[in-house]
Amino acid sequence: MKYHHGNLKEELITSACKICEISGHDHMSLRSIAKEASVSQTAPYRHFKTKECLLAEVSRRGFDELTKRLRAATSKVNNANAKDRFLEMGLAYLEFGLEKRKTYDLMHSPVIDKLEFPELLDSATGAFEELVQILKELFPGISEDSLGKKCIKFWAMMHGLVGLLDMKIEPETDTNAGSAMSVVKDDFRSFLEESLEI
Amino acid sequence: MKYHHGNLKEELITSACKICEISGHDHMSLRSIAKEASVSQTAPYRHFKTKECLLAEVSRRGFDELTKRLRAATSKVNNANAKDRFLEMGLAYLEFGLEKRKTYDLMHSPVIDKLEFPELLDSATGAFEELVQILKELFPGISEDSLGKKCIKFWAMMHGLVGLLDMKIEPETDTNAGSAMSVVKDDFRSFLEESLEI
DNA sequence: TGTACATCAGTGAACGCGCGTTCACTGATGTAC
DNA sequence: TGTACATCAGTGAACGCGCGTTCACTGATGTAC
Repeated sequence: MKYHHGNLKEELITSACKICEISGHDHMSLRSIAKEASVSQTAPYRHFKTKECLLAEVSRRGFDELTKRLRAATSKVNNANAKDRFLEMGLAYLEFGLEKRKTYDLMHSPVIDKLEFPELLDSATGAFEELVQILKELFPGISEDSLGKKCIKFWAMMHGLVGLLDMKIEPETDTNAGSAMSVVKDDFRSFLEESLEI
Repeated sequence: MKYHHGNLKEELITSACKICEISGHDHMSLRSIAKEASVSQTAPYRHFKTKECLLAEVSRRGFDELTKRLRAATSKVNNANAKDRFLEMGLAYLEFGLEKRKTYDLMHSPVIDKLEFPELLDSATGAFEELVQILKELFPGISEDSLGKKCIKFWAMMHGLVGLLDMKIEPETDTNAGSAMSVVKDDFRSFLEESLEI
C-alpha cells in the first residue's frame, strides 16, 4: 500500500457499495468504509465533502446498474414482441431489487435528497425512462396521460413487490402472505404475465 | 405532574407515535420520547424492556389503525357491490400510507423483527386479512392459489404507490414520474378502477 | 385509626460507545529553473 | 541532470455530540396488623 493510493476515490466507492449491501445504509459509517479501504478514517475527506456525498454516489451506481440491467433484459430478446420484452424487464427489475435489496433501499431512502445531487437524479430518471420506453411500445399511440398512469402503476407494482417479497412474515393461515409470496417468487414470469391481463 | 404518573406507559406510546410521525423512526430516541412525555430519560425502562419494544408497540398501533380504516372504508358502502368496496379499501390504504407516511415506514422497516413480537405480527396479519376478504368477494370461487397471487399483486401495487407517491423527484421531461404522480394523486379512484381492468 | 414496612415508579449521574468532522502534521509527487 | 519548493493526499489525535442502558437512590403508595 503506497502512501499515495492513486485510486482511492474509486476504492472508497466500491468499499461503500460493499458495506451498504452487507449492512444496510443505516449502518454505514464513514469510518467503516475507510477501514474497508484500508485507509485512515479522515482520508475520505480528500475526495468527498461529506458522508452524504459518498452515499449519493453509491445510490447513483445502484441506479446505473439497474438501468443497465433493464436495458440488457429487453435487448437480449430484441426480436421478440413488446410484451415479452416488457416481461423480461419486469423480471430484471425484481431480480435487481431482491439481489441488491439493501442498495435498493438506499436508492429509495429519503436520507439522500436527490434534488441536491443532480447526477443522482439523472441516473434515477434514466432507469425510469427504460420503463417508459417499453410501455410506449407495448401500447402504441397511447395518450401521454394514460402512459403516465401505466408507468406509475407498473413501477409501483414492481417497487411494491420488491418491498414485500423479502418481508419476514410467516402468518399461519392457508391463504397468507408467506405462502402467496413463495408462489410469486417461484414463478415471477407467469405472475407478471397475469398482471398484464388483470 | 405527580411523582407517580399513573398512565405513563400509555403516554410514552402516544409520545412515541407523535415523534415517529414527525421525525421518522430513525430519528426516534428514547430520550426524546421521554422528554416529550415530560419524564426522565430512564423512566421508560419501568415499562419497556428495551427501546425496540416501544417501537414495536408504535408499529402495532399503526397496523391496528390501518386495519380499522380498511374495515371502515368497506363498511361505509356496505350495500354496494364488491368492486366498489374494494375501491374504497384501496383509497383508504393509500390515504393512510400518505397521511402517516413515516409511521408506515416504521411498520415496514426491518429494524423491528416481527417474529420477535407476536402481537405485532397479529396486527400486521389482521390488516392483510382485510384485503384477502374483499378479494374473495370480488372473485368468488377463486382458487387459493390465484387468490394468493391477486392479494400479493394488489397489496404490492398499493405498497408501491405509497412508496412512490411522495418521492421527491421532479424530472424535466413531459412524460415523467413527477407529473404522472400528480395525475394519480389527483384521482386515486379512477386510477384504481383502471388498474382493475388492465 | 395509626403505624411499620414492602413494593412500586419515578430520579439524576454516570458509563461506554460510535459517530462525523476538524486540525495540525507529514510524506510523496511533480515542476520550474 | 540536480535541486528548491509548491502542492497534493495521506495520517493520528482530538472534539463534541447523542445515544441506549445501568445504577444507586428516593418519594409515593398500599397493605398487614
